[in-house]
Amino acid sequence: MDPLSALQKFREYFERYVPLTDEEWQALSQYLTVDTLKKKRFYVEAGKVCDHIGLVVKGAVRYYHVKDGEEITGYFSFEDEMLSSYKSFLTRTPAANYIQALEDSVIVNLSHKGLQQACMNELLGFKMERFGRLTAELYLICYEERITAFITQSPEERYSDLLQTGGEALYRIPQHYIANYLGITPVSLSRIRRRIMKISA
Amino acid sequence: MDPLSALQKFREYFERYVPLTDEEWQALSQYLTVDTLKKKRFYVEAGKVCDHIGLVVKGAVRYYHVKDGEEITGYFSFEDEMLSSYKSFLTRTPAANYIQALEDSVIVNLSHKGLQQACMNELLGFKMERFGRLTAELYLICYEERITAFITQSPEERYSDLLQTGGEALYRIPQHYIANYLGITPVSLSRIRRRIMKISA
DNA sequence: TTAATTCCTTATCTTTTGTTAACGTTTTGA
DNA sequence: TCAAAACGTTAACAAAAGATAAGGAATTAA
Repeated sequence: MDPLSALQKFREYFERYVPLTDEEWQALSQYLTVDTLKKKRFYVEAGKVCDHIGLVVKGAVRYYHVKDGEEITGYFSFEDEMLSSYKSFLTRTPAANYIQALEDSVIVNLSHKGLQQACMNELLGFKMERFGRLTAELYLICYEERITAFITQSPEERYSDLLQTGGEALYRIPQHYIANYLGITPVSLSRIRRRIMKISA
Repeated sequence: MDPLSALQKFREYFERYVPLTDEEWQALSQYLTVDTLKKKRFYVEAGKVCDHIGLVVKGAVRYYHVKDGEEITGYFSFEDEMLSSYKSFLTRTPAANYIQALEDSVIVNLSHKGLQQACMNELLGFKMERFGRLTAELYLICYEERITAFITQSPEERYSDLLQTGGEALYRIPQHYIANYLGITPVSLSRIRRRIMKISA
């Protein structure tokens, strides 16, 4: 993917929330970089400050924690989704998690410094604030729903729902990552899958 | 609590994130109302659109879902914390949960319409956007940590952590609400408590 | 291409959790 | 003030989940 169409994808994403004039886009794009992330390479590593926020233009990444030497996958970002270790990025503290490319990926990045400058830019400031708010709100709603699922639903119900809403991306992801995402072990997910098979068969 | 000092508390909260001139505060306060919420009364009810966002100036509320006729408590807001059924407020769709006063409470409210007007106000717009962004980011971080806890920790670990970070507010809340919050049953929490007692005894 | 690794499933056993019910205590509300 | 309701704990049993290990299929990497 060439850098220009990657940037164009970022513009389209941004304008879904906040429309821009060509002049504003010109100003904003100055702060953006287009980077490639080879499979298995890290976007962020635990212990380091996440210095950028990005848009996945191509590919996919997974978020994971390491506990007792085990990797525990917490989230994914696919094409056309933002990615960052938000807490680290927002608070400038070391990240608690890794973000690793699941496939060769292309990411349009905005550094923390670039964001600050864009926010202070006379032309862009207001729109950047607005985009930031809308982005945070979007993820707030996602997280709220996920917490609700943990509290009100059984693992089996959570998996059934995921099957319905998850789309084709589910089939590109190893089961044990999905198990982690649901808060259960891979063995347990395998049993749930068998139970569901039997019912629907 | 008199309305004036309630408003003053809102201003203090707001200014922790975005400082205001007296003139700006004057403009903002026009959009605020000070309401009392008697114990057991509802701030929001499931099925209705949550039309406001508020600051708990005195008292406490709990968030809960109803599933299979059972109440499942998902969250709390105490003094000096914001409250709203965010998804409902932000998307103007019916809320999935109830928010009920645990004690007689005083809440400073900003209606959806009021917020819109404040955002379009020449003087305030930028600062309202910024406050909105910072508020959403704050909760984003909270939610992120809570999800991480569900994925990486056992119920017992989650409860132990809660005991350390929760503060005195924990002792004002019925155990079975806390059990729901942790994603387990009250019976299970009681057993965890006994295990912890024995270890620390 | 082949060897090594990863992945998913299955089985067994243990631990934890859920469910239901009972009991005494505390709180609530009429 | 007094009856009813709500609360926390415990017990007994059932159901589900975790841990560990083994086996075969698929994927990966040299």
